Amino acid sequence: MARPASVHPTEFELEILKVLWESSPLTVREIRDSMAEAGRDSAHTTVITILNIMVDKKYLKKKKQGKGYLFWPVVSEENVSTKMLGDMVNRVFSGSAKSLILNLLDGDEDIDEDELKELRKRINQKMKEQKK
Amino acid sequence: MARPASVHPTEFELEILKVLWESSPLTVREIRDSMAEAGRDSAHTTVITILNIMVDKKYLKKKKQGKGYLFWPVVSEENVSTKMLGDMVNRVFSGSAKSLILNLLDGDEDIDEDELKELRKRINQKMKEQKK
DNA sequence: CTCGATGTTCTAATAAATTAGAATGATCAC
DNA sequence: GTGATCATTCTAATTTATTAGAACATCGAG
Repeated sequence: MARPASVHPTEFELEILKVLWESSPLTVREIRDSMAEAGRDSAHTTVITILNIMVDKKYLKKKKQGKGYLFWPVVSEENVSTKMLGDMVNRVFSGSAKSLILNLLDGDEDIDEDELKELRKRINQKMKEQKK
Repeated sequence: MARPASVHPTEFELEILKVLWESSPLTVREIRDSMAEAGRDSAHTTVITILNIMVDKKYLKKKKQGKGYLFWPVVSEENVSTKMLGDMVNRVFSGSAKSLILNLLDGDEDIDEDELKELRKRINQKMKEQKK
């Protein structure tokens, strides 16, 4: 018994998912080129290896088309993000969503005023929802 | 060139840090027992191995005391949390803190009303700060 | 001083994650 | 149909992360 497989997409897998959430289905070459543009320049076969692992893990599906295959995601960005975030809340912030949010707000990076307004609005809304 | 070392504490390392942020300095045995209580029951030597790796990585320092050593953290919880969270904002939410926060607020888990008030207050405060 | 208890260091095995070349297979042009 | 081209599969090497036993060190009790 050594290390268990990650319950979340790995680094490489996440980058591939982001490409495919943006646009899909895509060929291996298209995925590879898109990642290269984003700064991760891997060998064609490396990308294929990871893609097939991802099919095994049920993150993707593939279908033969012409010479090669087309790949597309069968997990949603919403779903993966929420799971990864929930995990971080638990592991890093001891389950407190509030602490996590405060940590972000206390950072020195500015957040757009419109965005802050939107957040405030959403908070008010949630307070109403729970007021019963 | 295979896989680069994680820039953040690993799973095991984070659990050790949480114990030591709670109370330190501690002996290996104390750390081991505390983790066992929290559900991670590892061999004594396993814990030592990770502790020494963490000293190498400058997460901890150690000092001889009696037969064994005492360990304590030299990185703050605040600092590690902020870095890990910042990384998640970038990797998972494409740099948008707002998206991340909305994801949390849209989840179906309730957030305490007092906590929501506190968040709203902090948002208002931040808006003032940036209003110049 | 020697034994037992307790502690660490050394060593190394295992599994996941990452990487990619060699071998192989399919398709299109002519 | 045959060669060139483009694709995938097979294989395997490397590194991190995790795990822990065997060997060795130290200290207190008697």
